[in-house]
Amino acid sequence: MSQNMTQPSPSHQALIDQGIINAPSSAKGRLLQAAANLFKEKGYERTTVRDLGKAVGIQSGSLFHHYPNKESILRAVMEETILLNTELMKEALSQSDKPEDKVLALIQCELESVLGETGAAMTVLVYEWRSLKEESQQHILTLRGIYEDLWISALSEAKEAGSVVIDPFVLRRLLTGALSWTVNWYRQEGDMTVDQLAQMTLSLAIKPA
Amino acid sequence: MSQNMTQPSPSHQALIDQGIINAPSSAKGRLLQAAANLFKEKGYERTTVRDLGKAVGIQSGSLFHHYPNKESILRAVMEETILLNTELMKEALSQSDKPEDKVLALIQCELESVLGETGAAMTVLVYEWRSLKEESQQHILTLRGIYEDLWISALSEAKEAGSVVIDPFVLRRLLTGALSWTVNWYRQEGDMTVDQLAQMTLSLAIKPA
DNA sequence: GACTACCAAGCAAGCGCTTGGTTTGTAAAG
DNA sequence: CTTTACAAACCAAGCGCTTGCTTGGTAGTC
Repeated sequence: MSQNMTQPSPSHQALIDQGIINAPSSAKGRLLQAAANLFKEKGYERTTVRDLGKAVGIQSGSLFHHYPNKESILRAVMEETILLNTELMKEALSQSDKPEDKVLALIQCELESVLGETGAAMTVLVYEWRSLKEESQQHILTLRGIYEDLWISALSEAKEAGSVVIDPFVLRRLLTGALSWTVNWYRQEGDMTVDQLAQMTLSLAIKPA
Repeated sequence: MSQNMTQPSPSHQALIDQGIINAPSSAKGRLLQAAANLFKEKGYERTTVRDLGKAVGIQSGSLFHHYPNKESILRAVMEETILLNTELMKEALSQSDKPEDKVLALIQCELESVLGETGAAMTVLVYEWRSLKEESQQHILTLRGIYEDLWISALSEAKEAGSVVIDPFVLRRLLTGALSWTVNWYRQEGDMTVDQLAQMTLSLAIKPA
């Protein structure tokens, strides 16, 4: 398939250096990327360990040298993508000042996560959590909590500034659905850029002061 | 379990009388209801025919007296719920006049579909279509097209009236995500009614004229 | 010479679905 | 009112296949 030529962002590289997530070029990294794509396209349950093995060019049994079972592969996909995107969001937030700018930055960031390179993993994170066993669900939920807190504080600031009228928690949840759903219809090839889509979404979320 | 005491709406009864959908009290109807619940909770793939049999109190093999295979059960769940909800939306639309009222009616209707009695089936319709084979996907897509047309015309009217600012197609897709996602967080027991949630969503979609 | 990464083969369990036969509901025939 | 006929609804058993995962062994590397 096509090789990824883009450089990882500073935040991304930092997480790799700390050993928190696997480099995309490593054996584990390529497995997780392939797994994310398969899980997104076919769903976790319909993806067999033989599919996973074929995608990275090894026997299905060899997968269990890297991960103890299939579920832990799903868990790793989810864990890495939520950790990475939390960092990316922090980075984006640090470059914004006004509440409305912060909200736009978050919308842009989440859209890029969902529609860009990490899109497959993000989609899996959103739609396949039922396939995790209880313990793993709790673990992912904790990590997601940190991510969601960033959203809630930005939206709360915007509400205090008067540009958001409804409850920030409700707004965030409506936005979660709206943004994650884009994966089912938005196409890069079309004549609407991701930034334009982010602007449109912002126009729904906030009213000009 | 608890018995459903509410009367089906006129539109619902009409579809039953025409033989288009199964009565909830019939054998097939109870199977489809149980299937919708299981498919929603565990996902289609994780639900076995033995689960389905147990849920309606028959042997798994006996299911195939009613449906030729497992996939056709999923297809029937989807087909019935999209047909029913299209009728319910038409009914709701006929009682509205102004464009903004129509949009509110559609939002209320879809929220009630997703969060009410047909909620399980609606969730399955939205999240499990990958599990249908190509042919069935096309069939459901056609039925969904009729449903979506109702939305697009209402939003287009609202745009011409000046209360919607972004492209109706984009708005509809953002709303699709936002509304269907409610199933993952909204709880009837909370202190926000479905109507209140509908009003909040409306306040995002349209700006007061 | 120990360690990592892998292969080749296959096992036990669970899957969707089939089969042959039994019960149950219904309605005409006696 | 009973008997007979028949189809629809269901059961008990299990077949053939796929699944996630295990096992015992091998090639390459430091």
